[in-house]
Amino acid sequence: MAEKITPQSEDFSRWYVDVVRHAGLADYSAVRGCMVIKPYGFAIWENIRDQLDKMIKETGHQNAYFPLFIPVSFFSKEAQHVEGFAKEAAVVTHYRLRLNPETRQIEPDPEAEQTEPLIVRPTSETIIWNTFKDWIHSWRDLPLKINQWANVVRWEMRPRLFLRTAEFLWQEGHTAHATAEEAMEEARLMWQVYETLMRDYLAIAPYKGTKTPGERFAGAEETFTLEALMKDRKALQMGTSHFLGQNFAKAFDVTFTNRRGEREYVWATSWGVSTRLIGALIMSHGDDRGLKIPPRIAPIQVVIIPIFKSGADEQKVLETARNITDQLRRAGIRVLLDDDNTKRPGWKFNEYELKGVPVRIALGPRDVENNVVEVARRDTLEKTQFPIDGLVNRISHLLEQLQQSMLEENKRWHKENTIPVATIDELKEVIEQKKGFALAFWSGTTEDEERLQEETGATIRCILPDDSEEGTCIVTGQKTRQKVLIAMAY
RNA sequence: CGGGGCGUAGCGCAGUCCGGUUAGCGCGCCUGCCUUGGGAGCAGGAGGUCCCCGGUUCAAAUCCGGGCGCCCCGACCA
Repeated sequence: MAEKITPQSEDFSRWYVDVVRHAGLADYSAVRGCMVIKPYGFAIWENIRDQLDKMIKETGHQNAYFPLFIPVSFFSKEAQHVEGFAKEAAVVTHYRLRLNPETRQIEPDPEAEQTEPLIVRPTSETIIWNTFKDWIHSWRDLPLKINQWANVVRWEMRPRLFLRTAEFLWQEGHTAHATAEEAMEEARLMWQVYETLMRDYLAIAPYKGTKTPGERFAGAEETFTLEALMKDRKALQMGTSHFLGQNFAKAFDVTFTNRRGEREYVWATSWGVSTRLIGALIMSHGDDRGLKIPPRIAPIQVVIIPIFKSGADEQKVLETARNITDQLRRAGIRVLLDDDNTKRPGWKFNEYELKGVPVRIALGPRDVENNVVEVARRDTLEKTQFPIDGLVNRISHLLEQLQQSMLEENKRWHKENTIPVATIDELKEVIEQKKGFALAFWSGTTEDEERLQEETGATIRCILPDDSEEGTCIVTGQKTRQKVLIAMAY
């Protein structure tokens, strides 16, 4: 009776850590704020990554790789940008160690100090724009659409597995365009790509909106965001796509000659999602038994658990199990036959539920006799019997059905926990009682926003694109068409 | 970066206040038997710089001083 996880209702943070660790996704490491992503967790990331990579390439982008280290001088060129990241930058000041003859300690060699310190990239805009300067000269070089898969470092003061760690994995897209319109279109397109990834693969239906000036990416003129509500009713920013205007082009002097022979600054975008998506996945779908992974990104889609008493039945049951495994595998289903004889079936049932495997097939002597298997789905925990004849088709359909119903469940969750509010008092009630997203009309200033956060702890997660109706702003009392979502956030 | 807590076997902890046999317990691990339709049972076994450095003492996991590390709660962030 080991591996017990804390119920969500008792302590959601502990539930989260218990699930991450017991399901074998990740562990704390010897380095403060850094985690080890374990094989099962990394397999989820690989599935997300492979899918997104395909989508990035289908929309005309190419992968490339830029340095981990960035000279401080590059970094300081865009004022907003430095301000945004300086507080959490890791700095490389030496390029050699030595053994101190007196203390017998290994220490940075004072003789080997960098003439110019390097920072470890918190994001790559600066090194990339410094490079784009050399790549872009003519309108014929545009658009330039580059993506990189990389690790980045942001020295977080309060780390949390997958959600905030000092080092994390992500993809960052960086593009250059001849016109503002085209760059804006690009930023919106990738926003859409992210939404597709989240809905169709992660089975999460986040809100799409834009960030207020105060919440925007450092250096952006517009930030498009995807905001989802976790099961503790706190909001999580799942991904962002930025229209950067000409800020980086001006900072790095990136110009092109247009068709009329005039020099112009290029227009830029950047966009990224990270291993944080795994955190979103865990907290969007998980329950007290552990993870629920949607089939399209599940490392194991189907687990087969044979049940038998040693001896007579063993051969028959295993043979049938292997046969089914082969059939499913040939149909392209990621299937695991767990014939480990040192673990008992009950233990395995719990283990694979904890790991969020969407479908479990159990078969024992009785089933083999009757030519059926027991099929259990992880999302609803329903058990049914399927005949072995035509099993592959039924399982394929079940996986697809499970994928859809997880998405529907998540849509319902968002709908149920989005509460319209007309006054500050109503807003406070929603926040204090942890009801989720408060939906409000808003025409306040950045100062109003800051005061809101001080008073309630909540922030404006995004401005919704819908401006179809007019209402009264909850802080200014003015008429406005702008609606925002307000929530406590990660 | 502020506040709190914790460092004792792979993991979770007791023992520390009030110094004194061979430092315990649960889980896990190893061997064997037995079991297998929802985290089995029995028997035997291995496993410890008690976070580090210094001090007090006949004697330190325990008392004193200093250091290090990590976790949790708040402000900042993907």
